Amino acid sequence: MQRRGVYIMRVASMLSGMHPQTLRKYERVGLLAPSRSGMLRMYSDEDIALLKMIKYLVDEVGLNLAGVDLALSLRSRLMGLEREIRLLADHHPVRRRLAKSVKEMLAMLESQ
Amino acid sequence: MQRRGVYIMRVASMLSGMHPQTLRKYERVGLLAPSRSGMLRMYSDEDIALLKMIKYLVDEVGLNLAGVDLALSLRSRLMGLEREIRLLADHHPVRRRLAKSVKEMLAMLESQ
DNA sequence: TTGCTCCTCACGTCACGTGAGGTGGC
DNA sequence: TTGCTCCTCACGTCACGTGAGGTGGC
Repeated sequence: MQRRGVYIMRVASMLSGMHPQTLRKYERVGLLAPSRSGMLRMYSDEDIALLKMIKYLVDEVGLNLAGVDLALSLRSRLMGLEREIRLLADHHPVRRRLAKSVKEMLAMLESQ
Repeated sequence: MQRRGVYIMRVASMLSGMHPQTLRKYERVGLLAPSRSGMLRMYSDEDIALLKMIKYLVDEVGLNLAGVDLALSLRSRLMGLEREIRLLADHHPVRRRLAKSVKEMLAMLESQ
């Protein structure tokens, strides 16, 4: 995925299915930080993916923005935990179970 | 802690610092299930502890009830993960780090 | 009887999404 | 100029907490 900003706001709005004002609001409360080209916001594919995740958490899970913030923090920590578990010996008897638990928790924060 | 219900609603309301109607609402949406003595709700010490945790998540973290529901689910899964990590050999090099990560995540869902 | 419970209905408040209105620079 | 952006202000809607009102059984 592109890391650099490539989409102008109108395109980001279409791709994410969110109102432009909603994008500005999410930025104001600190949920995402698109890069800028001069005054204009530029959204990367990563930003779009994040917006879709937020949309899922709000529309489907029913979280408010405080909940989204918590869910995103926990998600990034769970992904860190996933990496740490991979450091265990390949066939360690507990590794599989730990990995499965973490995967299930991540699934609670993601669509499908 | 007592598992059985011991407190009548007015007492549970005082102990948890929540309005009686709020307690009924939380029960209606499935956040807790106090036992009954006839028609009357009976709240255990566990129920009170749960109510205090919900109050913290709502008042301090700012979650709505969907967020509380998610937080409580994740919390119980994290506590399960904590138990699984204890199954690792006492001085396993990764164990400490895993335990620390989980503890930090739990701290995000609890007061202080 | 008294003080509690039970329930439902309804209001006030706040978070949130969206719209409008006026601006300026590719 | 056109179509976009920028911003702020304000409204509508919904979730949520709380209050009132009428009930019934320890």
